[in-house]
Amino acid sequence: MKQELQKQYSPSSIEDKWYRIWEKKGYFTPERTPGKPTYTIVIPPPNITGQLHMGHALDNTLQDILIRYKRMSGFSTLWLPGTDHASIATEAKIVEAMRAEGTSKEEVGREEFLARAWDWNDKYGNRIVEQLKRMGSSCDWTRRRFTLDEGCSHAVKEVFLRLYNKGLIYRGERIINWCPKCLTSISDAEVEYEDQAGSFWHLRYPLKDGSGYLELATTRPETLLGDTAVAVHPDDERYAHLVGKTLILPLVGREIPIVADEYVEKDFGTGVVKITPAHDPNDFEVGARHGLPIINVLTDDAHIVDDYPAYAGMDRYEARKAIVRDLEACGALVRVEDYSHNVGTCYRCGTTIEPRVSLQWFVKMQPLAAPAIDAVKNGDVKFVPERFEKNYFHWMENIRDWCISRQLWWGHRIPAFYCDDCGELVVSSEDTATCPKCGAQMRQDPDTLDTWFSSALWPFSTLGWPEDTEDLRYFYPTNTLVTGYDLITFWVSRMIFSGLEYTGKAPFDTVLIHGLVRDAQGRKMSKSLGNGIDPLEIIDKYGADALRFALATGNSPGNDMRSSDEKIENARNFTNKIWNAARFVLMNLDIDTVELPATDKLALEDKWILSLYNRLTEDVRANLDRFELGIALGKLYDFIWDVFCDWYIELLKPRFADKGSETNRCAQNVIAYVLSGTLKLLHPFMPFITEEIWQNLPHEGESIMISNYPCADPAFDFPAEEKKMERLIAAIRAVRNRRSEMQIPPSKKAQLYIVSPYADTFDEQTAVFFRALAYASEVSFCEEYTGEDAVQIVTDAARLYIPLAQIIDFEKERERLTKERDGVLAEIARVEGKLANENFIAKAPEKVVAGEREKLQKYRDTLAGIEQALAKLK
RNA sequence: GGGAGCAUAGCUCAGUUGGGAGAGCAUCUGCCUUACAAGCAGGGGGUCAUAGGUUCGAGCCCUAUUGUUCCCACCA
Repeated sequence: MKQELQKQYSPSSIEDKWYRIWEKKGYFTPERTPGKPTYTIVIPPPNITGQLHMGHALDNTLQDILIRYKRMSGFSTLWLPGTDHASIATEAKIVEAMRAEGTSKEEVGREEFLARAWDWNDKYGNRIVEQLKRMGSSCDWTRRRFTLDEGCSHAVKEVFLRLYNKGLIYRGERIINWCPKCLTSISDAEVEYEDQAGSFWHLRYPLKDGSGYLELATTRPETLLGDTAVAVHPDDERYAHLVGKTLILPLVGREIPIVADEYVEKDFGTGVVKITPAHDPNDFEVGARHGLPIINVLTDDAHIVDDYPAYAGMDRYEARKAIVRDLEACGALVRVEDYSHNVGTCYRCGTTIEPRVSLQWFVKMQPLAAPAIDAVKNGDVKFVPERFEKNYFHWMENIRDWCISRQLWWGHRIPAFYCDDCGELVVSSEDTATCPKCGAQMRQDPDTLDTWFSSALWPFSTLGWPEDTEDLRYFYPTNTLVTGYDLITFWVSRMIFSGLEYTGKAPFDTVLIHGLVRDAQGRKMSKSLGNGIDPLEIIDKYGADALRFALATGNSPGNDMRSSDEKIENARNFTNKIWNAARFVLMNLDIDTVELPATDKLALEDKWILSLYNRLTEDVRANLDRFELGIALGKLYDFIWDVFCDWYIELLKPRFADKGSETNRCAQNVIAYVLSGTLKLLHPFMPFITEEIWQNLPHEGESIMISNYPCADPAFDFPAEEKKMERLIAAIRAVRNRRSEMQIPPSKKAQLYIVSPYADTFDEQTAVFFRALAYASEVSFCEEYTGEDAVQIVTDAARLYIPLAQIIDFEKERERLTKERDGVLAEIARVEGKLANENFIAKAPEKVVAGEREKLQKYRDTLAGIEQALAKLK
């Protein structure tokens, strides 16, 4: 069982091994044990085009911590993985690849294109999965799903049908966001706005009756071709007399009316707006209110249509130049000013979107949003941190109908069929349809659904919905949904209303939100900046545990974090620290099983470490239950490094030197017990190293990942021993501190005399600590120190003397002690002031008051010690 | 225009229910002390952005201000 460990931790040699064993043993796959509590997370499915980046790494680290914690806490635990077909992103990549080959999707046709897309999925869909495995993610791969697989497709059709039959899905001609490069509609959420420098062209349109001109300004002169009116505010006295009159549209010669509409801001520009219903969402609304014609002047790829021969075939920017030139020539251009405005761009390709009137499918959102708002308001779904509920409410309360049709091929094809003969429309889950009216073969809608339409069903489509499967009954609703704040509107909100509408239940009870991982300068990681840190490189170099530690430590929900080399190196150093602590323990272990000795056999330091370990257990569990993963990990770090390594191991060294003794056996059992328990506490955060060490320690069971997560045990509460160790540690520190200040080299051991009223703390038993940790050659206890001149060290519990008369500078000593005394006096004054305050005594909790009294006593004891030390100097 | 976050040591950030300001890195001093130099022991360094308020008590709660980042809206 026991083997010699290497001096430096080498993750690469063990990570793959353990992951294979865990997966082979089936630890990731839960049993559906009736009556057992369940805990379920569905993974945010990564895109099949994706490569693991730091965002995935963070997201999956947090999920794996929760999953492993719950699994070890007795839950039937399912982490359900899968991938997303990511219609627009994947299609864009394939189109790009085809262009490089000199072909196009139109050329090869739909069938061939889809074959290529599936090939793509076969080739790259696994890549991200393999990368998630390298992180240690304990997903149940036997349940792996894909948003475009048979089951998910079935769910999508079912939902479409239900919503259509309920009248919540409709087809209509609306103005939508159009990407002229991807050649598809996109939803409002998929538009990103950015500030762009542009111009503001002031134009004048002549009145038909020749009585003058109306001046207006525009940022998009090329849309003039589609103007069907000019609008002013109804209360604007400047133009009141003109409302109802007719203008002649320059260059085009079309007669257009002047209308009055509240949408116009009187104080902006000239207070006159040209109205282009086909190419601006607001103008579209105005047009609808006034019954204006809609004139489309742009093609799919944003070129001017043939109706305007002077500009036909020009793209929108060429046309802009040409039209401005022509306007100037005919005197319609008044002036041009520089103007910076927000422009909508496609979130996938960055192309400026073109608002466009077109026939699309929509989901009516209002009826779906209302219950989804309630679910969060009444606490069925909680956001962590809570403030993100505001984002959610704001989005949901102002929601607009969701454009779900996409002019793409890679995705769920819209299950609607048209009869070209009689115009009949049928929505059906079958693959073909014949017209119920005239019996003709119907044509399926060529469009596919927004990729988020299937993602919205992910928490239940993956469990078998709409069938009433055992998995669905057992694991649904799921528990925690872990994702970044950037996905609240895209995904989280849609899952909530979908779950409520189709399953009658909220799909999860908690949404744990995390921030973005930024680079060391706080910039977003992006391909174009080239500042991305590749998590796989970090795993290769430092190990998955180090990466996970770096991401989880100091991470607080909802806040962005930075990733830097220092952070990762620190994480690596921590893994090495654990490794070496374990190495030390193993070197000193000759027991085969661990059994804690009876309480009365335990040494002071054993009770102390057990007491602190016990509190750690309680704290870590509490923090994990509250999703304070960073805090939990911080406590583990502090315990392992500062308590376990720096003190407990050091305190045990004398006992380990005493081979074969009873106290040695006792020490072995306690340290093995505490180390083993601490590894369990740490396992969800750092699964590989904890497994490797745990397997080398005496242990029961096959794997740490299926062992029980430690619980606090009231039997291990030893407050008296904690106090004693605190006094000893304070004294040891004080000696070290003094010696360091006086530049006494560690090699110069010295006699140490201790005067203390705490005879049960400073005694022959604990003298060894001063020899091992405070450079004492010999330790003597006395009622009062009466020897030669000595270095004097004062704590609240003891006075310690190091007789090194030859190196003492009495003047300096006096100065130091006086300074110390002043400091203590100030503290005493402060605490006395507090305790003299009747309000404080009356209103502060007893515990706090008692704490202050205790402090005061300690300060007074310290003061007394310092006074005596000063007296000795005279 | 609306909303939110952040502002704490030189740098990057934690700080749980309000109860004596913390970590890592950097820096300085001394140590290769038999697990670890990827380490050990010690030191220096902070008016917790500013101004008010609530409270016996505020880094934490409230109000305002400044700076900064983000989200939403889109005034052509």
